[in-house]
Amino acid sequence: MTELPDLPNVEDGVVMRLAPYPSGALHIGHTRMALLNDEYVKKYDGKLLLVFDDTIGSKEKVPVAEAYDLIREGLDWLGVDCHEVIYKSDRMHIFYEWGEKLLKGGHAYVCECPAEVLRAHRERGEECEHRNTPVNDNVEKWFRMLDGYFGEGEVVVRLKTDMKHPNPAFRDRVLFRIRNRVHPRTGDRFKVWPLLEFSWAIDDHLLGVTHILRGKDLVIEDEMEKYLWDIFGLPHREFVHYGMLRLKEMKLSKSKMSREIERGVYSGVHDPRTWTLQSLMRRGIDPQAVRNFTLGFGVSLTDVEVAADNLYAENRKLIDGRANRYFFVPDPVEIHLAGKPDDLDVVHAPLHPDVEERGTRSLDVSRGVVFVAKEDFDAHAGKEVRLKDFCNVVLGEQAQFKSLEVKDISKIQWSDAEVPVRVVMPDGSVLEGFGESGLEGVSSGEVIQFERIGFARIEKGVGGITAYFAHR
RNA sequence: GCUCCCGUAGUGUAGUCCGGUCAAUCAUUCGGGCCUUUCGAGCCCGACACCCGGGUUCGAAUCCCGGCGGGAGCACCA
Repeated sequence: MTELPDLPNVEDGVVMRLAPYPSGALHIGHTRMALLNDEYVKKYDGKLLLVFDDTIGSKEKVPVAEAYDLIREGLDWLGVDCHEVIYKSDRMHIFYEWGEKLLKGGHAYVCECPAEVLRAHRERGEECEHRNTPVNDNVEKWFRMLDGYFGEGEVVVRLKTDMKHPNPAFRDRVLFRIRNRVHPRTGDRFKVWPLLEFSWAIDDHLLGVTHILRGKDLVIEDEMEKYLWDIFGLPHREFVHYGMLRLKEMKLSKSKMSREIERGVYSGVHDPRTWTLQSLMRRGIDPQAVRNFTLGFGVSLTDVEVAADNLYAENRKLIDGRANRYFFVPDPVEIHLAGKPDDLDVVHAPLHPDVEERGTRSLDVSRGVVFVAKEDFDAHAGKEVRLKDFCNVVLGEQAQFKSLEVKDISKIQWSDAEVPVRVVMPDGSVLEGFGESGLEGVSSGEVIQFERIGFARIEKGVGGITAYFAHR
């Protein structure tokens, strides 16, 4: 793996922060944010802060109580070492204090324009009448905001940048707004909530963050933070950006994904179609594979849209050696074997073809009954095939034993038992079939390979064996 | 439309800052072969790329200008 490019100005140590928004579990697209931070902090022996960016945001983006734990679970699984956990929602008094300073310094104003008017002004580069409100009046309005005098959407605090700024996105940004919704941690205690650019300008300074790593969707926030630092006379920090990461097979947006979970279309946060870290764990993807996969993209600003095959290839390198092999036959067809040697009751097949020392598993053929997949049955009925690791037969519901020696003919997998197994595929579909008796010895959580089908992680529960398919 | 960013093979990526050692790296994918009691792994071979046009230079993937293409932002989201 190529090493990450050096960070600038690391002489006085490195402090970085992860700032997830607790609206749901982290998914594969968030690993760039998490792992790049973690790698850099490890590279420079620095400190990593986990800061939940849990201000109340837009209507579509709502902080939810369960998300905090889901995020931490995902980060732990990834092996991200957070040295401290901080909640933005605990720091509201700090933002209020600094907001007040800004208003008292005449750098911001309370604007009562409706959102649409504000936007129209921004587009045309026009100032509104609130921009020139005297400082004392602004401060007075600010306290009334904090006292709950205003309703949602009625007023905002805006930074005075320049309504003629060439970048329309930069024109008198909103810094605080009113939200009447209940917060999962602070309830209804706060009505005035800061926007990201303001809270971070203050916290990146107060928390001693030295390097800010963020997606390129947040580049404008760099300028806002610098602008605010200059007003307060604070030293600048370093910014590093990376492009967006998405998988080709991940077609749904994050919000659509949560909606589908709510509607019951997806089974939950573990559903493979969500691509959450939880779903990857469940499938037996090794967190190191995720790390190798993600870090391979470096820190470039180009957006990455990559096939999951690349992730699977990384995972295969790690798990192929340790995954034991078993047979699974989807859509099973019962086969009665005629002519089998009477003294052949048990067949031994290697647990791993490349690691003989690991031993074998035993398949019981004393009944002369085995199961093969319908697909194999249809493809080979009437022909001689080899039941892998067992014998050669002429395939049919009444099959004829031919010989034991290994011949150069098609090999198919088979099962000696009727162990019901459900294999949940990445697209959410389910294969049902029988697994071999050896599966009884597999422990829940173990990653195995169903020969000729692929790698999967086994879960055993009251409903029997469920295998979550990882990849081929 | 405005602001900013990016543009190396099917997909990603190294190299671009500090021009030659790049007839361009590695991974993945695909095709072929070997091996193999898996359509897995391993080994070998092969396929495909510097967005286009000018300029600077003895020499440009690398520097400059102009196009074109893509992305992000222009939210009282993060």
